[in-house]
Amino acid sequence: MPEGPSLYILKELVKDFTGQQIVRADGNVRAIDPARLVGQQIEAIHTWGKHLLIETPAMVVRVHFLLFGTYRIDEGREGKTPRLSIEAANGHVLNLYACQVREIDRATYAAYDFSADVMSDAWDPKKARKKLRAQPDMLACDALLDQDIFSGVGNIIKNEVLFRIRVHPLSTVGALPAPKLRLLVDEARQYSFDFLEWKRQYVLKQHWLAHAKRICPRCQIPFLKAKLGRTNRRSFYCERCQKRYT
DNA sequence: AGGAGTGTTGTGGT
DNA sequence: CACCACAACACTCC
Repeated sequence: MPEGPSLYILKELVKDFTGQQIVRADGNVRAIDPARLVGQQIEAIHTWGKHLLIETPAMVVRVHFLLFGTYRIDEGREGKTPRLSIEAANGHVLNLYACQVREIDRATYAAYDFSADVMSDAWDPKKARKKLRAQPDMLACDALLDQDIFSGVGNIIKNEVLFRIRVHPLSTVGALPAPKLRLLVDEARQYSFDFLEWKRQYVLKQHWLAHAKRICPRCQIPFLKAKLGRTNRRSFYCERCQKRYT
């Protein structure tokens, strides 16, 4: 579930909840009292990267699906209790499972910077490049996973982007030639929208060129697989095709 | 059956 | 204080 494009799909699916009154809210959530949502009107539902934000007059709820979170709309999962279940006055039901639910304060809500969200209309590649230039020692594999720079990018997108632009995950951001840095930023968004379309068609996995792959599709030599960087996440990469800039 | 993984946060040590 | 390593959380699939 977790990467940005999946949240984008969810945002579309919950459009009908906006403006609705919440007539029931419950679940096994501990961090908030769902009863506080009952009677509230849903003023807006936004996504920011991997966050789902539900705004009501009384509280703003932030949902993060982490690694295992799922959702169902207008149905439940057999034998599973939702973390949070919300029923709207129009009869639609949003069930959220195995996710992290938090209340955020108004100031935090107001401070969300949508120009950092690769899926957002407000996405600002220039700002992203500026943030990258400010951290020249950062590794390319860590940079793509930095949610303050590329909100919504996850490990799959990371691996696919680096393969597409032929950059080794251990390259430092500061060593990338300007056109490569630009490409990194542009492909982070472009691949995210490709991901979105493939996800919609249920053909995402078959389009992976690097992630979880064993052989480089360009030169046929084995991929290297290693947990790299500060983030220590799986990287799949080709030592021949992907240049290491240092 | 055990382990790994589309993710993040908190804690405790150096 | 900065940086780290690691645990915790929670679920499905191989």
